[in-house]
Amino acid sequence: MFLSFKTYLVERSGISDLEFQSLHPYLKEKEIPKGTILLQKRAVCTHSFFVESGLLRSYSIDQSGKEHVIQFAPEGWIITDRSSVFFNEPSDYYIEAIEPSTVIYFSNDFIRKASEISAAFRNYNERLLQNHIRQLQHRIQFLLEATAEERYLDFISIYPDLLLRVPQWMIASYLGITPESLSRVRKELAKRHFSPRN
Amino acid sequence: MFLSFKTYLVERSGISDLEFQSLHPYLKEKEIPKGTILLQKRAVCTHSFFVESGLLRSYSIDQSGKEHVIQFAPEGWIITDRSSVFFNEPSDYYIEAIEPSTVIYFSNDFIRKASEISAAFRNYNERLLQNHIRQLQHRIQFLLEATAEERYLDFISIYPDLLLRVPQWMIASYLGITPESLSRVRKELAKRHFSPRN
DNA sequence: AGTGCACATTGACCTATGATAAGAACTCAA
DNA sequence: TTGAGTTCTTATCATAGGTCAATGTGCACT
Repeated sequence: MFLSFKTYLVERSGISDLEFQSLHPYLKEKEIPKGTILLQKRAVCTHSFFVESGLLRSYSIDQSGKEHVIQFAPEGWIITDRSSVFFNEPSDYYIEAIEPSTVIYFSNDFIRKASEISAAFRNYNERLLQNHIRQLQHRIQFLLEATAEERYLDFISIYPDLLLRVPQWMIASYLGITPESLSRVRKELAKRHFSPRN
Repeated sequence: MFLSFKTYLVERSGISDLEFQSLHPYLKEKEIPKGTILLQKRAVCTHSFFVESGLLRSYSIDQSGKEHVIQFAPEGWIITDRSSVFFNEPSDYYIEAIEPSTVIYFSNDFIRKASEISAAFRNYNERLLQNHIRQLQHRIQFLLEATAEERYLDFISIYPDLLLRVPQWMIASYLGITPESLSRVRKELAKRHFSPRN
């Protein structure tokens, strides 16, 4: 039960098997079909999701109704709205399965409990936060500095696997451009024989 | 000595006077003239800076030589490159005083030691990280969703005080637009009697 | 007072990207 | 197999914002 998550956590955080056992009650595994919404805007996000298999994304919808992808989460990733979880505020985001997926839900209590019983977990959790900050910072820098094309190339180099699994309009949305623009960028790249694939 | 920082920390984190005393060795106060560079790109950032008075900013310089302001830090704020500090990597950023300032330097050791001796500090530190994430997320959302004008209005509502102290080209840089564009936005706003000031 | 410098504004022009619309390719369910 | 819904591409046109250059304005230093 929860094998992949256990492997993940034990390897990364260094908590012990025993400690993990005692956290079992805070875990819940679920199969979810493509299209399932795990978090709704305006709801307080009470769980984080470890993706055992499949692929999730988080996104916002702005006033004019446009979606903006915040994050993709393939197998072995965790996805959530940290701010909503931590500060107990209504979320601005949606979390949705874009492939049929198996997901492990873990609650605030899981994190609280794990932090309580394991210094290793606390360290790991801080590393996660720091990493998240680094990644957000990177994204801001690219949004400020880079053209659509550069952002796309950056995306490819960071998430080569996702290229093949995610519809292009979602990638465009993640990059902050329209699908049409992305299409143009790709055409241009192909013309210059920079084509990364297909 | 370090009075304002002490007040700040004790109030916010809830560490005790005594605990603060024991952290003294890790603190250093400095007067720095306008224009001083506290962190250079490619250097590992070994300290964080609490601004006692004055105003600092962090920024990057891209390949084409353009500056991009990451953050402003007026009195009572902390500025640093967390990723560089935490992961011990060379920084991508500069930190500079844009007014003559008084700054309290605190090292990694300060944080390590404080975390060691005080659970309150650990909690506070986590809250800081979570807050940082929330703020970065907000900025990403605005970069993805909003026009130059909307971003400017957002900036005003969040940092009304900075409007008066920071040269406009730096605000433009923070918003991800050129000074000329910002000037046009302001003109447009004034025409519509939306002028927030001057 | 005068010189110089940083900053802000303005105007003319340019370019990347958005909007719209139409069609092609694909997927999937009946 | 058909047909309806996606997704992707392509073309045309529109626009926000960038670039460049000139001018203004205030302030600091001599």
